[in-house]
This record gives sequence, C-alpha cells and structure tokens, in this order.
Amino acid sequence: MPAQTPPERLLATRRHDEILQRAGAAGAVGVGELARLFNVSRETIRRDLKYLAERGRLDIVHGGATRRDAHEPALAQRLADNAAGKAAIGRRAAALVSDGMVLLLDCGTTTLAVAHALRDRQGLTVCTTSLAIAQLLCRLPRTRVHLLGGEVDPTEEATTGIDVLDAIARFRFDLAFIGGGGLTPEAEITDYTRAGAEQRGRMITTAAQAWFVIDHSKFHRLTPVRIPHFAAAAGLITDAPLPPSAAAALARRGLAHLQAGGRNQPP
Amino acid sequence: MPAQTPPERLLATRRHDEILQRAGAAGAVGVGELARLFNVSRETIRRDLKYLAERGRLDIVHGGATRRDAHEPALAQRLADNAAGKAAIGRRAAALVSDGMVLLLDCGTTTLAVAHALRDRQGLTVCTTSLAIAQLLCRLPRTRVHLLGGEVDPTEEATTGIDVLDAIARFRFDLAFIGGGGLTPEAEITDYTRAGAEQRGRMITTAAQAWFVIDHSKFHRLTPVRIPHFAAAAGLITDAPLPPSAAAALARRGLAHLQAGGRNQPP
DNA sequence: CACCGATTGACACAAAATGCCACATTGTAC
DNA sequence: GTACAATGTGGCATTTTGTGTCAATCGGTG
Repeated sequence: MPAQTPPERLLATRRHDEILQRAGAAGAVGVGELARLFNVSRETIRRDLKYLAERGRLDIVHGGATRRDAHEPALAQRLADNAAGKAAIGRRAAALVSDGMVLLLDCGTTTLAVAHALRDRQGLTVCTTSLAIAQLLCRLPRTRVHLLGGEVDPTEEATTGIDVLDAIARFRFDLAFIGGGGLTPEAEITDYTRAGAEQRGRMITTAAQAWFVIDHSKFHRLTPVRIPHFAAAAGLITDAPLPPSAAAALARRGLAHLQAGGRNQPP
Repeated sequence: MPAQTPPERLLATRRHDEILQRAGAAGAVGVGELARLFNVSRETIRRDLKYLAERGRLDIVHGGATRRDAHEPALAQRLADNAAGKAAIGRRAAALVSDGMVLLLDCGTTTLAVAHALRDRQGLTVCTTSLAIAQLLCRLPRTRVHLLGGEVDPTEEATTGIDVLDAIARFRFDLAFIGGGGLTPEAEITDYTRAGAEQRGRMITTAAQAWFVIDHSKFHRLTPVRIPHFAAAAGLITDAPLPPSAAAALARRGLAHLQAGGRNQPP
C-alpha cells in the first residue's frame, strides 16, 4: 500500500479560525459536526472550544458552542460590503505613503482598509479616531499610534466631539486619508452630521495633503452636510470610474482622482 | 559555471519568500508541509520560521506559523491567565456601581473583566484608556464612553502619556477601578513604569472613590515604582485572601479590602 | 415526574507530533 | 585546505491529540 499522504491535519490555529468563522456565520456549531469536518476526535474539538471560550470568543453549550458577541453587526457588515473594492483603494492609498511619514486616518471601513495596506511600512506615526485602526496598527513593529481622545460613537466605534477637534490641532500631518458619507454629482463629499463634517474639515486643513477614500457604493448616496474646506483636499481615491459629471466637476476644482485598479497588484 | 541550479533545492531566500507568500495566502503554514514541499528537514524549516518571526514577518505557533495579523498578541494570553479570578473580581467591583454613575476604568485585563461585569448597568458614563474596554462598552445601549486620548502603548493596547493626564483632569468621577503591577508586603500597589504610576496616581485623586483591582497572581510580584497618592484610595478588590502581613498593613493605612468569593455569584 | 436509552462532557492516561538543543555533515568562498 | 555558514541527525522535553471509562445531560415515554 503506497501510504498515500492522508488528508493532512490542519494547524490548531487554523482550526480555531475556522471554528470561529463557522460559529459566527451559523450562530452555533456542534462538536460532532466539527470533529467530522476536521477529521479529529471529539475530545480535540471540545478542547478547542474550551480554549476559545476561555478567551471569550465563544460560549459553550451542551453539544457545541454558540457565538459570543452580543452584537457587532453594524461595523462588521459594512466591512464586508465591497471588501475587494476597499482593499484596492487601500493599496492605492498605501502607495502614497513613505516610511517615516506622519499620517492621519479618519474612521470608517474604507480607511480601515488603508490601515491594513500599511502593514509593511516602517516608522510611521499614525493618528486616528478609529478604535479598530488604533488596535490594528499599534500591533505593528516600529509604528507609533496616537489615538485622538473623545466621546466614542458606537456606530463608527471611533472618537468624536470637541476633544477630537482640539487634539487634531496639536499635530502636523504629511498625509491624511479621510472617509465620507456620499458624493454629490458636483463631486463634493458630504457627511451625515454637522459634527462629523466639521471634524473632517479640520482634518483637511491640518494635513499637507488630504485624500478622500470613497468606494463606489457611495457615488450616488446623498447625505446632508457639506464638508468644509473640501477644495483644499488633494483629491479622491476610488475603486471605480467616477460618474462623468462628477469627474468633470472634480477636474474643474483642481482636485486629483486616483482610481484603484485592483488587478495590477496581486498580493 | 553551470548556471543551472539543481531544482532539488532552493536558495534559502527563495524559501523565505515562498513561505511568506503561502502564509499570507492561507493564513497559516505547517512545518511538515513546508519540509516536504522544499525537500528539506523540519529543523531547517523551523529555523526559517524563526528567522522570519524575528523580523516580524510571521508569528510562530505550535506546528508552524501564521500570518502576522491573523491572531492577537500577548494581551489575549494575559486575559486567559486566571480568568476565573478576574471574573470574580469583576463581579465584585460591578456590585459597587449604580446606574447612572460616572466611572473611570484603567487599562489592563482585570479592569477589562470589570467592564464585562458592567453589562447590565444602565446609563453609565465610562472613561477609559483601554481600547478593548472602550470597544466593549460602547456597544452597550445607554452607555456613554469617553476614550482618553494619547499615544497607544502596544503592550496594553491603551493610551498613555501627557495627553491622558491632561484629559483625566477634565473629569469628575464617582468611582475609579485601577490596576497595578504588583503588591508589596506593605500592601502598597506598585507599577512597572514611572509614567504608568503617575497616571494611576492621578486617577486616584480625580475620583471620589478609587478601588484597586488586583488578582492574586500579582501578590508576590515586585515592580519598581510606587503609585502616588495610594493612601487616598478606597481599597483593594482581590480574588484571594491577602498575605497576612499585607492585610495588616492595609488595615493600618485605613484602606478597605474586598475579597471576591467567586462561588456565591454564578455568572 | 420518574425512568430509560442515547448522546455529550470530564478526566486520566497513552500515543503521536512537535520543539529544542548539541553536534555532525555538507556546501561554498577565499 | 581552511573557515564559515547552512543544513541534517538524533536524543530528549514539551505539547497536542486520541482512547477509554464513567458521570452528567438531553429527549422522550408512560
């Protein structure tokens, strides 16, 4: 019998990832089901679940485990929307960043994609209002992260308010990446709230170069508040061609447009 | 020179590239799998992984390595240490909290357990330096969270520095829960760094009542810096009886000691 | 609500896989 | 040939996984 390589067992950590993913998707997973899936004993699965439960990632119930998080849906959901497009924008944005720069990253899922793409930059100093971005980037070696303090907005999981405006003013940024709520046909970025728009306006004026990162799902979304100082921004980074009218309007204002290809950078 | 390299074996550098690529694509790679793939010994692969891990390109796990960002760092580990004891402390601490209070939560895994135990309180206002606590509590309904801004310390995933000291001074707190690095035989809390101790000292003086939450693994740990204003704290919450000498010293200072049972409150 | 069979959980111990170290071997450059 | 780095080997410690046994739980049934 040529000992055919048996279906190789997975690394324990990969099992853990997969279990979490399945539990997250289905709401609950069974011990027997997982044991068959991974081709390991039920005892091993039980140990995996116990391990994950101790770390607060799951709740163990009779017969298996259920997902723990009370609700994290809003942000996670938005993160999944057009993930490929946002990743492409992230890579395009990261290409503008050199080692050692001082960056400002706004909150939002598109800017989070930018943060992901910064993984192999060195010696950055990053300021942000987003808890997720701060958490991600502070784990990188040789990266300093400054979180702008303020009241935490639950929908964005980011700080807002007067304290943020104050804190922004204390810095000097080489580059800012800013999100937005929508894009008007006149190629202007708008926001949901007055406070949010004001905050983003300040970000523009505090950075030597401010880029808006906008994925195409926002192209036809109309939100109420205009962002101040928009004309002082460097331009837009998007994952799809702008509507013709917007492209023309943008050019008239003298702002640049970078379109993230997505096909040319395979990583 | 026969420029033809025997296809049998790759250059070490090429192996490294290939390993990184595979790890990046699959999330994790196994030692055995790579050894077969490159036709080298497992020890060589282990050395490769170690090399790459030392440069921060991978994280080593049992059986192989994972992509750098694929799992959380040391914080998760500390969270698991004495999880039951910390949960008991958390419940005991939460019992001191009434709806509508203004709290200050220090960073650390024990204070994170306190945050977990606050789940069914209403109308709290919580200030914290910990990213994890902010993220957890901002998802609760009717809870306002304020994150004190500052430089993010990667080991604690919390803000530190002059900005935090500034921000603390702007608030008034009903109650503060504060962590510490160790407990001296004289029942004094000590910290690892001068800056950390100063920060915690300010927390004591800014709160009407400041409690230290210390699990028993810190009882015999000696850290260098004394925390200022310690005598102004309300007391200690622990998950085990204090060493006798410490208990006596604490009473002499007029500080209270609450011992979390763990058995009487089933989660 | 007591009873029953089937499933699941908990634990102890055995087996297997992996990690680690010291040292031998190989390959390469000078 | 020598020196140096890279790789392989073998022994032993540690971690992970499997197995078997027995207790606890679940889902019905009468």
